[in-house]
Amino acid sequence: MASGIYEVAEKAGVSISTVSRVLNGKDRVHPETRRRIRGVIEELDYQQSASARALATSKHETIGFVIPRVNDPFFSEIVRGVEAAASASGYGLLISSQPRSESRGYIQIFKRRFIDALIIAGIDVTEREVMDIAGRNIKVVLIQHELGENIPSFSADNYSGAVALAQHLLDHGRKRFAYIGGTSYTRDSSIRLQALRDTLGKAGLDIPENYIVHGDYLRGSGRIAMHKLLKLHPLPDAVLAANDQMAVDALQAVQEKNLRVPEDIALTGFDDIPLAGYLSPALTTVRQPTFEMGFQAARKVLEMITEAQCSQDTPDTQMVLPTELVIRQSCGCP
Amino acid sequence: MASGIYEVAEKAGVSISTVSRVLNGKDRVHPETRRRIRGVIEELDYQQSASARALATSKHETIGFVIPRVNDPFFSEIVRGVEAAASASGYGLLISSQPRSESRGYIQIFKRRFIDALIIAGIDVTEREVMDIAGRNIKVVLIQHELGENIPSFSADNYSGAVALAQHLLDHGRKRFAYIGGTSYTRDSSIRLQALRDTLGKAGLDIPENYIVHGDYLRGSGRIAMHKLLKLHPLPDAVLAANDQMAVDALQAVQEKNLRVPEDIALTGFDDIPLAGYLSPALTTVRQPTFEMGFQAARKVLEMITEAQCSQDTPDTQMVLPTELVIRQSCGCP
DNA sequence: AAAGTTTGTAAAAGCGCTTTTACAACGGGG
DNA sequence: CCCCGTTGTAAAAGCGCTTTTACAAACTTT
Repeated sequence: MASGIYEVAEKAGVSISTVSRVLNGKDRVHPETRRRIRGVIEELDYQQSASARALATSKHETIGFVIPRVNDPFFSEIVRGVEAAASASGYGLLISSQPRSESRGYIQIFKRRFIDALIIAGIDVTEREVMDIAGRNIKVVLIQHELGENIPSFSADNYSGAVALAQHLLDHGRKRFAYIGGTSYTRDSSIRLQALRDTLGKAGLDIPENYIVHGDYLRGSGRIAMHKLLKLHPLPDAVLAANDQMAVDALQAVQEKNLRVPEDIALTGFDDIPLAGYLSPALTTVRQPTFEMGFQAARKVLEMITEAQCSQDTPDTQMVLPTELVIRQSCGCP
Repeated sequence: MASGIYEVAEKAGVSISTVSRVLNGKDRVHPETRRRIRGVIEELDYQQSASARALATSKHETIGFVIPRVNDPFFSEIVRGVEAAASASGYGLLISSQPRSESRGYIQIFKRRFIDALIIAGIDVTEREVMDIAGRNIKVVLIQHELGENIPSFSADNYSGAVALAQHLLDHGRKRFAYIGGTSYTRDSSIRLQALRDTLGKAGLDIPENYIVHGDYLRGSGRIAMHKLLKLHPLPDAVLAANDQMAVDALQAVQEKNLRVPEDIALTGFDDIPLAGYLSPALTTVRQPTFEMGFQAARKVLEMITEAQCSQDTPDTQMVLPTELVIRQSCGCP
């Protein structure tokens, strides 16, 4: 059933090298012969063996991609971007979705897989780990994480986004801020908190330690975090959550206590996942260019792969894509 | 940097076949030699070449997966299931997310990629196409689509789910039903409509042609569909949407016209995506075992791969997993 | 102690391609 | 009409592994 290059060659009455040449679009083959071979390939429905080809050329036309959760609306949009860019170039996408804690092992596994490049999103890898992979001639690009200058990365401008959010809330006259962070060790969450602090500081305000609580970015954790905040006296009048999912849960927690958003407490998220716009009140948040990050990161690795072949050095990139304040109702706007 | 099996063999003072034997956990190698080789492998941080191995064994330890949209909450949950099962067995996952119209070409591409099996979800492939792939010794399993008995598939029990939904709405005393379908040619949507018709029929009711409109399952299409329904006289008092996303949009459309759900119009979805529970009113819908379908489908292909090696025939499976009516407020329940 | 059995390892033949090298056949300029 | 540059194709050498075969060494068995 599955025919190889030998059958094609035989049926066309040429040697396998000629078949190989037409497969790879090389010249030095008679147009007539080329046509004949094409016909035989069609007829036999011959498909090249990807592994044999990869072994011979050491090109795999596949990029690896590691993320914490495929089914998270934030990450799945990044996946879409990566997928779009990859498949547009005829590249395959090998995905591993592993909780941050286990992702190290999987990055390890990727080292031996069929990939030319690896995109790592939302995982705090170390420079050493990246170098280890890059040393195996696998191009690496990071999403939503930054390392040394020689490692390309694509991130959203978390700091500015959080500043815009905080400022907007200040403009609404809010004074007592609280923050629901992600897992405390994640960089994103810390940056956003720092932005909040800086902005409040400029307005002569402060955010007390006990007004900072931590969830884990996942469904359900925002509710628990908000319950803690609701026990505080005085109650905060503005709560910023480190992502939309936690904000959504926090909203439910507030409403269960018969408090009103935004009248009693303004509440904001981060990411602008689809859900944010459907809530009542609709969630004011910061849009992250998720698709863009994925798309551009994939374009970048693709570029690195092809440029490596011409052995030119790619100028390394550390892109910070703009975020955008998305004003809806949960901040107090009409 | 990247060392091969030859370096390992040389450094350990053995032949490459011995190294190969310890790599593959075969016996016939002295425990002491084994330990020494293990040490050298560690020391050199040697990683097998996946393509060389795949070429030699014609096993790739990778499964391909085709879906219409990775970022769709419904499908991304299936992805998670597939990923979980695959990575638990050390298998990689090669994903292609293509609109249904283009997925054919990508299935074609998969034929030559590094895969042992292919899972196709939410795409109406033909038996011929499946056989074509299977003929290349790639195991195929379908999700949310059924074909002949010899092709394993995992689907949700759409019919029963839709019946339960319709019956529940009848129990609420609703009489004038409308249906917002998916793209008219998709099987799921037709099955659900048929279930609705059958159930109404038993109650002596009917659903007129003009109370059936079609969206495309995607964001935004439910709004347009609902606007059409809202021009009808008399207005329907129960609208079933073929998926949650369209129901969500429909809800907005209704509320924009200052009508109330569920008082004026009961509205239901299908799938039970996370968003459904967060709306107000929260959406009554039918839960589909998405993670389960993905997980079980992946388990099945994995099983097929290993059983093929023992050349036992796998009893073919056409699993229909149960769906579950999820009653919230949009149907009229308190 | 001779013959058979097991055990540890090496050598060699692929796996299905790409790519380099070699070499005919052909055509045009001197 | 001979030489040389093209052009089309074949032959052969890998790519980095696995696996089969062969064989020496060590250990049983009688």
